[in-house]
Amino acid sequence: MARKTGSHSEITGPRVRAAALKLFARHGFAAVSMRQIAAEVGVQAGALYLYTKDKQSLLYDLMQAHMDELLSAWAAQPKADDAVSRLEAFARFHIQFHLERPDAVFIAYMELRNLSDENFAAIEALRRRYEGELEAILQAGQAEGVLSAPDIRLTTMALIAMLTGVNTWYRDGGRLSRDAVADIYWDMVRGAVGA
Amino acid sequence: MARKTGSHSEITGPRVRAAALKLFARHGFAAVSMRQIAAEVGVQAGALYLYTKDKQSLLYDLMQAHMDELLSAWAAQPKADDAVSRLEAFARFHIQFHLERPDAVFIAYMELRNLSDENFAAIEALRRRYEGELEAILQAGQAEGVLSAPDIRLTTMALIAMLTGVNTWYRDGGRLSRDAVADIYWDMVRGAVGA
DNA sequence: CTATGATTTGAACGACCGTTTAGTTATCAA
DNA sequence: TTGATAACTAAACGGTCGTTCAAATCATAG
Repeated sequence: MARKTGSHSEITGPRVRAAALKLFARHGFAAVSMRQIAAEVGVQAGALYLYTKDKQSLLYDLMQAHMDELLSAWAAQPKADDAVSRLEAFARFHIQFHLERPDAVFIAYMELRNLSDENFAAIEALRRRYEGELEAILQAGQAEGVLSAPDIRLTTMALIAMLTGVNTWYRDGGRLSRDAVADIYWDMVRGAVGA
Repeated sequence: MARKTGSHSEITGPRVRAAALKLFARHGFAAVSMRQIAAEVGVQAGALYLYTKDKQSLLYDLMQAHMDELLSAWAAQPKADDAVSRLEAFARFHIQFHLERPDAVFIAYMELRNLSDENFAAIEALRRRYEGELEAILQAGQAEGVLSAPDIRLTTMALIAMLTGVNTWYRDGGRLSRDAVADIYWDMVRGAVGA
């Protein structure tokens, strides 16, 4: 056997990435074999190498795409004039974006250690850029005198950790809607910085 | 060669657990081989099986010990009368305890998916117990009318995520002491629940 | 000093790993 | 309809995996 009927790289390519995303999120990068990914796609292991240089690149590409999407989605948000409104927008955006793609988020936070040194540096830089967005808001709020953050970096990390944590417990169809969850988190964020 | 001079199970046993803790935290359970752990201990792979039934038990034992220590350390804390003081004690305890043992914390949060079903259930129960401690404090505070938490479970998860996040960025010898960090986190916790 | 048990080695087991390659079949433009 | 090329299989590569076990050496009680 060889090429299968109806096979096209524009179809198989995305399916490879989707399968890898799903399996990496469920079992972890190191615990998932190329053969498992191939089986999920419905293909033999060798065929994967038409779509990725190697396993490491597959992980990196997923993370890269996720971080790019995160940054560009935030950049596309409307920018309010005052810091408190921008902080609210950030909180709501962060929660909505993360709830939308739990697998990618999970991988981006858990598989950093499985990246090669160069790949890690690249992803880390993107993450820092995102954190910088929140930092800038807090800095502005401090300057405006509308919130208090004794240590901007600490507050940034604390708020991001709190917000990202929503993915560890929230499930659709539970007692709270996504909007209700975002409302409560925003209240907590506001309280935490005294705004 | 066979038995080495000066070999004793009371020495090698702890060294096996210490090596596993360190390597699992650095590279992840699935990415670490029994031979790597053995090399860290200075022993051949086969010798590890005098100290653990298998690799899975090694992971489980580490997690179990960590969760037991967490729960008993919290239980040993003095209990204040009012909810706000108990909340402050919890926040400070959580940060101090987690900063003290970053490797164990990291494993306990990251390697849950590598546990067998039964082992996962056991660890999850312990984690729930710990979360229940914070939940009870929030519940009491709500009853006392000294804080506001629209959804106790959400607030519990949000606060724990925020506090645990300290391990992702804090390093000893930086610009803030552990106590200073705890002070700021406690201020944020208090603000987040409007206390 | 001896004998018993504790501790470890070294080799081996079958299974699975990521990756490469030659060969085969489907697609599609001309 | 043909020929080129895209997509895939099947098999194989050397290596590593977790785990077991007989044999060897050390510690120690009597």
